[in-house]
Amino acid sequence: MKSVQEQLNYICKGAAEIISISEMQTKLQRSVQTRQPLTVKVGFDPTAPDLHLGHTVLIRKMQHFQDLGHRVIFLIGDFTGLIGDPTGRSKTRPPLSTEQILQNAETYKKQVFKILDPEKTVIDFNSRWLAAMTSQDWIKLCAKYTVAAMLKRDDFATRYRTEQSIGIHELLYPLAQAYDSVVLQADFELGGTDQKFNLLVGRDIQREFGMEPQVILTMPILEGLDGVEKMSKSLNNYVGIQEDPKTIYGKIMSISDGLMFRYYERLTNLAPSEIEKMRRDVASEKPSLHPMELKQRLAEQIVSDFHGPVAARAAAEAFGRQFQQREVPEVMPEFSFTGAPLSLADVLTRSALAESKSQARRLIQSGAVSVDQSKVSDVALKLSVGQYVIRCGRLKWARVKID
RNA sequence: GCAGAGGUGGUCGAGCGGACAAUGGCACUGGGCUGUAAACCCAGCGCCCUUCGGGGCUACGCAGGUUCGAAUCCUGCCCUCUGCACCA
Repeated sequence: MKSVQEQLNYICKGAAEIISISEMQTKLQRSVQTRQPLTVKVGFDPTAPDLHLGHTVLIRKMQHFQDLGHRVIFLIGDFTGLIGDPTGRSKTRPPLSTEQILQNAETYKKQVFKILDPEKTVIDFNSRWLAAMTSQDWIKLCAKYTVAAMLKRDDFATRYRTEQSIGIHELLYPLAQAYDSVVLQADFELGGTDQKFNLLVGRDIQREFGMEPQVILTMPILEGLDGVEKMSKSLNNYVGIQEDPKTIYGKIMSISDGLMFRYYERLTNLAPSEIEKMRRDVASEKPSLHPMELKQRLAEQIVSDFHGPVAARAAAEAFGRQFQQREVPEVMPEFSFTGAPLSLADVLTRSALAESKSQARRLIQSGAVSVDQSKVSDVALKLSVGQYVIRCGRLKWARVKID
């Protein structure tokens, strides 16, 4: 087991905030002395088993704790999931069946174990104890917290101020999550900075139950591809770790330079000083590296994390051919239609390159469509019998055969 | 429960009897410039049809009504918020 100081350094790396450092030291010291591992709890939403890069920031930190020999619990919030989206944006979710939950858990495992050690990871579900609670239990739990304290949470405060609705059930979310920490006797709880409030409630409630409060560690939230919102599937600004190598590579290549550095910070193991050096270099009068090259490295590294170096190399090369040398991609959807001559607009719609015929027309008019590498401007163009390679926008291609 | 404010397109937010498929911002999509970067410029942005002139359909919380004509006026309902009341 590593020394307390070594552990501290490793744990702090990349963290946004830790509350509190001194309590953490106490816990680590005790752990080293008694040779007992600490319990580290991290909760995950059961309805989104599609992990993306944003989740990996946190999962990497879990990995650090595993490396140090602590006990990491991957907690699936299958019960809290019923309460609704903690950001308050979306409606209450329909309850998941046991089957679905188990299925989601399997999907989670498959993805999480690309990073975490399956041998060292405990997977648990909070319905195990939350579903068993009686009304009385809930009332007792609720009695341990106050509305005023609850309204300190930023999104509640904002919604209250801007006259948005706040369902009472939503107030139960932080309480339930906090109670998880009581049941699991968590020494640590990890989460994104957006979870800070909920994690803090965990401390308060543990104290109420006469326990030593957990130390909370927040990790920075990863911005989505737009560089503004947090990465999330519903905002469609994410990079899923299960996506194919070419897609991941391409998505990373489309981010802005500023975002690229932040991704370096949060998604690679490079030391902060090295990243700072790159940043200065790019900003200097005569950069030794083109920012695009740095981005290519980043993209390849990230693909490699989830698909291995061979696939990453291949993705990089395919990208170079398709976008930098403007070659036609080897693989694209193929369609076969009858009834020649067909209007180009029809073909675009039927091959799913455009959503409607009107949209197809608009795309043609705006110069987005090319047939066999030459741009088409005639909205009424008809295609006779033959084979064509059709491109619509930068990304969509189709090989179409017309009889 | 009483009183008041409000519910408009992906979002914010104008409009308050015809000229409204609905100003504007943002987001988004295409094009140009590039490094599939940013910034910037141009265009599009409900659905369908079009000989590209235009034509049709569906939309402003829901349901009715008044009117030649309603997002706009009236009635009822639903929802949100604020103040008061209630606070076991």
